[in-house]
Amino acid sequence: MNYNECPITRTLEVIGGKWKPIILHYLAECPRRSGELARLIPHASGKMLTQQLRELEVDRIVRRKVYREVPPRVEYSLSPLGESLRPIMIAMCAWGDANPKSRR
Amino acid sequence: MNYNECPITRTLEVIGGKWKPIILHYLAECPRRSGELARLIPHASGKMLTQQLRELEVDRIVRRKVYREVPPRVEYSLSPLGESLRPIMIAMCAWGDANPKSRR
DNA sequence: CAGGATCCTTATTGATACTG
DNA sequence: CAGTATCAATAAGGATCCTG
Repeated sequence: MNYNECPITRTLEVIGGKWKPIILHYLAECPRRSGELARLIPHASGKMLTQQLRELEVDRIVRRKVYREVPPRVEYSLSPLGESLRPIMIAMCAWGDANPKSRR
Repeated sequence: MNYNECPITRTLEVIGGKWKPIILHYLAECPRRSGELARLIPHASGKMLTQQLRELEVDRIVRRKVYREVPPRVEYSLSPLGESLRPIMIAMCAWGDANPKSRR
């Protein structure tokens, strides 16, 4: 994962993971529980989701809040740094909306 | 590469490749030759670069122009559809500039 | 120079079983 | 429920050789 030195490189280090933009998209809507994200992103295995969430946590993009209850409840949300990624998410969503798959 | 149905998914299909955002970043500056891109993105092997360029070409993001000369010359540039990705590239560059690696 | 084809080595990922 | 650990399958990647 060692790219070169153009500025986009830094951004890709943080949101370049396979599922990270999608996770961030759903967290940008509202805080979400683990199982909730798993249901929203069914193509990613649970292992992948927790792995990507851990990396986002390490990069201070995502905040992880554990409620000490039984059964356990964990809620993920965007940190302020994560919020600063919103313009990117918005631009990506806008392009996806404007250019659906059907285009040939 | 089968994600789910949020709009970002479509965008990721097109620019989600490991080297695609960086390639697009350099093509957004100006048209580039193959060897030029290889020098700009030294961490990607030639095989990877051509592979990613082919996919971008198939998705009509990038235009490939062959000059029938000896030695051969091939120039890549953004198509109009590729140009429409600019806002995403700009947002990603801006974030990378504002949040360099040194941040802890 | 650009890039296709091949072989082979690593990295990612998925499935399963298990813990607090 | 949320998450870890392990192992097997698969995909991505690099090195090399070759062609127009």
